[in-house]
Amino acid sequence: MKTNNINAPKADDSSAKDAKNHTPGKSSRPTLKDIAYMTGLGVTTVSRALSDAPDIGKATKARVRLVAKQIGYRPNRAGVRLRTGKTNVIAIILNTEEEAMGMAAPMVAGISKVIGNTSYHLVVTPYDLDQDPLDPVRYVVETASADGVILSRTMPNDPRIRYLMERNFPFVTHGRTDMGLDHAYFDYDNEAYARKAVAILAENGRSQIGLLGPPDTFTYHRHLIDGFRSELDKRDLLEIPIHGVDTDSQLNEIEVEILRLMKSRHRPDGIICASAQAAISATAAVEAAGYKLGQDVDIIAKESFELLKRFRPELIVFEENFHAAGRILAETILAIIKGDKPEDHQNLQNADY
Amino acid sequence: MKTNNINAPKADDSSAKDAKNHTPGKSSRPTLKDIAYMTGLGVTTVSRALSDAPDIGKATKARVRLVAKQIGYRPNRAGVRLRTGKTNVIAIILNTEEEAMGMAAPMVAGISKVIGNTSYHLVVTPYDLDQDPLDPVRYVVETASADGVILSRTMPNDPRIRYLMERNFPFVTHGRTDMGLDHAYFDYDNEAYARKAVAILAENGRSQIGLLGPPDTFTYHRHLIDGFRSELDKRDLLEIPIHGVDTDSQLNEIEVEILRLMKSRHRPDGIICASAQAAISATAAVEAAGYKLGQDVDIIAKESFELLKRFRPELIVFEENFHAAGRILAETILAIIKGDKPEDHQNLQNADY
DNA sequence: GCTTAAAACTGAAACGTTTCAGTTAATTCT
DNA sequence: AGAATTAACTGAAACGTTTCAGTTTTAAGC
Repeated sequence: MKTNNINAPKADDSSAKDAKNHTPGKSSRPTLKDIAYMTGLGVTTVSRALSDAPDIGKATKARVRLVAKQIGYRPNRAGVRLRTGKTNVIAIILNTEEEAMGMAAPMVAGISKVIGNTSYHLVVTPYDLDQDPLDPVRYVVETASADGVILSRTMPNDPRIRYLMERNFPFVTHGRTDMGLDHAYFDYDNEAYARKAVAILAENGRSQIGLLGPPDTFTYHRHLIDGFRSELDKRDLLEIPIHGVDTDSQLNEIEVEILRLMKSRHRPDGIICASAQAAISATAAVEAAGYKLGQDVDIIAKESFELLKRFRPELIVFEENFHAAGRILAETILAIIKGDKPEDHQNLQNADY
Repeated sequence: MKTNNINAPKADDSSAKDAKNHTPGKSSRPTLKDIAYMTGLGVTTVSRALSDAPDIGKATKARVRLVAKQIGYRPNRAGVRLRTGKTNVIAIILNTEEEAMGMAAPMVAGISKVIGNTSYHLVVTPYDLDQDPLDPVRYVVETASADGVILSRTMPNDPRIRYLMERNFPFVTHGRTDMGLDHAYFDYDNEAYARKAVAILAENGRSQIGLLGPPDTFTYHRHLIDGFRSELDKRDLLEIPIHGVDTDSQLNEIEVEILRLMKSRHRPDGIICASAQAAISATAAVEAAGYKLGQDVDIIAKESFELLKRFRPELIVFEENFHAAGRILAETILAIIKGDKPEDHQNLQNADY
């Protein structure tokens, strides 16, 4: 039944142009060829009409668009991608260890929200902690599997950023770098967070303060330290160093370390945490040591959901809105892909109490 | 400089077959044509060699594979997809507000872990709560943008499942349906969870028990209720109905409702929660009403992450491992795509205390 | 009335892959 | 030795799109 036109279209006297060589009844989804057949136009014209090219008549455009809508035409992504190289994909590169996923979830939600209204798809490109973080980036670039990339866990001297900039591949980072290179980023103002946190603790009469930050490989580790120390110095308060654990540590490791600290001679009376999970562990440790939150010790943290306040009303909590971060990251990467200058997309979210 | 061979290859006396019409110095990534050129073979042969077809010589296969590896050949996904229709994509359809609510995060991590070692990509297809949940499914199917789909928030009579089965499009659900249709799923045994939870409460001497479950649109709402009621009946305990809020409610709504309940004449002395967030709100409410957890009231919950025990050691918590769920869902969808029978992939994770 | 220009449209080629339908060369059978 | 079989390889077409380089038609210029 299927009229396969394998025969040479050379010596065929097919009746007029509108017949062409088209098999109308195809059951699969509509293509440009179908629209061309139905409108009696050439497939070039249809393509150009749909992309609103200037050399197609107004009436024709309208007609083509009507037919396209009627039959539910959707451009074939593979066709477009093969021809143009444009993937209509943005890749988010995620560390998939569970510890790190806490903040990724609302971020992905935010990103999705934005690109849901575009022609873009979001693909999650995972990597393990024991893998070179450059691997997934290389993969995306080498296989050209996305038009743009979103990165997190940014480091002061980040080979991924250098790699991407050298090949000028569109990207945004969640977090800044310190390489003297201008790129698009979105970051939470951790320096301000640390400063404000110290100030609040000081106002509460605290004077021996510990900072439970991220691994020192990340840029915002420095930001936190800087804000922390400068405010500490300004107020002549004492830093109680917290060693060996960070926000990437297992929760019970954190608990053990803070417990040890609380039992030592120089226990802190204030702890600033860089993540909600860390704050929970810290709280557990403080209480395990027999101290009372809000009385003997204050703990400050930031989080994306309103959980901590329910956890312990005595906690002092800032909001770091990852959903908003995701939205901005998405808007940014779209803009960069469209050709915007990266230096026009450097955003800092201020740290609000 | 670029030797564009636009000229007809007709009247060209190019030296021997191995020359063909190939521009070797291309800067972009290697294709089959490049390998063909380098090995002196035809592109058909190279293609078949790489896919280990039976009609290619052993030696040739080895040679082709060597060259391919050397030059870092990666098949062009768009080419494959256009030709074969295979996308090498699996789509996960996520409600983006639920996403923000946490269970999706470890699940995505689990899925990623599995498909990270395959040629598949994971694309996140979002939808809003006010949208028809069928929309994103239709989108994926109509645009053939994935080879398989992972669904959650499964309903007893789920139009999405009917839609997918009618078109026999590969899919797995997180959660079961009740339509008399056999499809692949992974589910947590919520019925057992509820039963065991009641049993534990009974052993603790509790006798008036509330269940804070998911919206009644979801299948597992019934599972929970069934397990809950049957065990309640068996032990002749009293159900305290919890109305108007569920695990999808805003946390403070839950808090308000539980608070109201705790202040009423028939307050529960045991509460079973279907999610960690709900348990946190419930706890906050119980305490706000002036009761002591583990003394006046027991709260039971399940979670993926070990937070609740730190939140309140008095909480009774089951583990529902979403990371494992993600891994199994991924393995399942891959198997289904490969052609496995759906009825061989129906998994129930048992509810462990 | 002739040339020019502009407007509207179009065929063919190309992107990288797989598959159909062969072709060539080597081997086996009789 | 010739026919038949098998093993190994291959050109061309096709998937759906965009773009290059025209072509045709109509209008304008003088």
